[in-house]
Amino acid sequence: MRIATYNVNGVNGRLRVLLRWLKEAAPDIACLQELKAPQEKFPEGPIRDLGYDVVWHGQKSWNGVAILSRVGNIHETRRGLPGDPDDSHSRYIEAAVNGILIACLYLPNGNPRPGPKFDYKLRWFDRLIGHAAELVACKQPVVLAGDFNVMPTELDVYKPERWLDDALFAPEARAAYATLLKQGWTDALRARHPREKIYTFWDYFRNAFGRTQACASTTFC
DNA sequence: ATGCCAGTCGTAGACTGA
Repeated sequence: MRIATYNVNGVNGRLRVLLRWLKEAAPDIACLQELKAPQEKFPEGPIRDLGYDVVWHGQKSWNGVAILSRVGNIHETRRGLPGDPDDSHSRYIEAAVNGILIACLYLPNGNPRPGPKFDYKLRWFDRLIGHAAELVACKQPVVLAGDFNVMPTELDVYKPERWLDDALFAPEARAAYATLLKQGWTDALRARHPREKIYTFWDYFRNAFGRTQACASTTFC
């Protein structure tokens, strides 16, 4: 089964690219982040037309997460992490699909650091760690997929020394990610490429991804 | 440090988030 994750940065602004990607890559399950659309503005029709069942948690302007499946109906198990009833951000949705529990997450960016946004990031990370501990204990197949907004190691970014003050490379954020992994999760990338310099983060300014990949079809083309 | 992204409000482009 192919399970993919994609930060769309605006599900309506990026809809043509999203639909093309779903057709070409044809993931069995896809997790989307940064919908930037209220619940009623999610493009459900075009996605269902491609054969996907879908659940989503929208929000005006910011955030928003969705799970798509073309391998069986989606049974939503949770939206929002436990631990803070006042948290209004749409950043977590979870569902059972074809015998697998899928958690789609959009962890807070946390910049600037220090500041209240960074504090929120660390609190959200702690809540994720708490809930993830329960998921691990379930002893059934579980996938955490999404945008973790963390550079776990110096292998994950071009010139890590430039990011020492950034919330994504902060010691606290990297430690939180390590704590999460130690619960028993398998890092899908590092299980296969433990020592390889593979960027899991690109600066989206200055078309960093497109310039690095020397690729004719980035999301911005 | 800067800022080539998207959405909002509102009808231009400053502001915010990231």
